[in-house]
Amino acid sequence: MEGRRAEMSQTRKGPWKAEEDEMLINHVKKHGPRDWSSIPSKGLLHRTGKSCRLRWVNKLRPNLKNGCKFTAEEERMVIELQAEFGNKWAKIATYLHGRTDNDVKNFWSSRQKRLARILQKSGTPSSSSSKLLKMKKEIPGFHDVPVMEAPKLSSSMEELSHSKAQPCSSSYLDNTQTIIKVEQFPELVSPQLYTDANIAQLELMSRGKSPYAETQSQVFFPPIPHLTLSPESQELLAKFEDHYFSQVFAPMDFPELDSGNVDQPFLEPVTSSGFCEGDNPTIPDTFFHDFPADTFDQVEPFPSPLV
DNA sequence: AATAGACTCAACCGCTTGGAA
DNA sequence: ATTCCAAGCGGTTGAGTCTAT
Repeated sequence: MEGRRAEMSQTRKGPWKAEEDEMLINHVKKHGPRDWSSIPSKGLLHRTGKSCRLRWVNKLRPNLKNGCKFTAEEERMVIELQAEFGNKWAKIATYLHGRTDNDVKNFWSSRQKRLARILQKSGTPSSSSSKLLKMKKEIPGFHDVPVMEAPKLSSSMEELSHSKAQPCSSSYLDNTQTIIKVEQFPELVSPQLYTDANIAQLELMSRGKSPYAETQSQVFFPPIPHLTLSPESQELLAKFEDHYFSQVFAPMDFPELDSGNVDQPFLEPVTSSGFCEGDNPTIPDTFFHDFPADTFDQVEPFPSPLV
């Protein structure tokens, strides 16, 4: 009790120092990613076990995509998985290589904040909306967006799978798509998926041009501009068009991503190491026994094969 | 160049869960 | 069956960075 009180009193908080990281890595090398509470009790670090675990999970664990933005495909997956599982960030993160629950959570909440801010502008017309102007600059063909009916999307993946959602190409996504689920707009079909371009539409609405005055079931998607895709992208996209919505959880064959295990479902949780079992059979469960400390500083984003 | 607002990310807090005693 | 504790999880916050004006 006294010892614990003493531990608490000298517990450090705030940003981690390189030496602390090193100590933690050494601990994991020796004991594996467990016994977190023994770290402060042994006097190895003046951090709570909780804090040590968090540091390991979010920053020091191998194969993390530190400092690398979510790809369009990752964004799509987060959207889909959030619709399926709700705010189960840890669960969602198991489907994304090298992403932690914290990453997913941060990604999601930043998008929500952004949308909320835009929606908040409703009633406060700003004819020179910088975002809108930016959008017009960035999205070819954004001007004079014609109206088209968006699918009603529900939280059910099954219903989603039958929707005729306009597929977004990779390159289009790369430039513009940040998808946001609108929860603050209950009069809309809910939950609804929004791209940045849709957000721009919301800005238009906030300037008094609400299409919802006429119908509540329409959402306005900007047309996908004409695109020139690489053959690889086209092939991949075609597969998404064919299968993504209808067979999200069904077995799927991606030869270019395949590492031999064709029976893996497309969206399959990755294992705790960040790789699926088939990825690298040379990595044992105790992979952390022999890596150099700087391994974690230079983890390259790997392609996102989910199998 | 200065400033404000937006955005990202690391880390903390409090609650829940699950296993051992 | 109950209690205790470590681990896990989701929500939140605040510092640092970026971007637009």
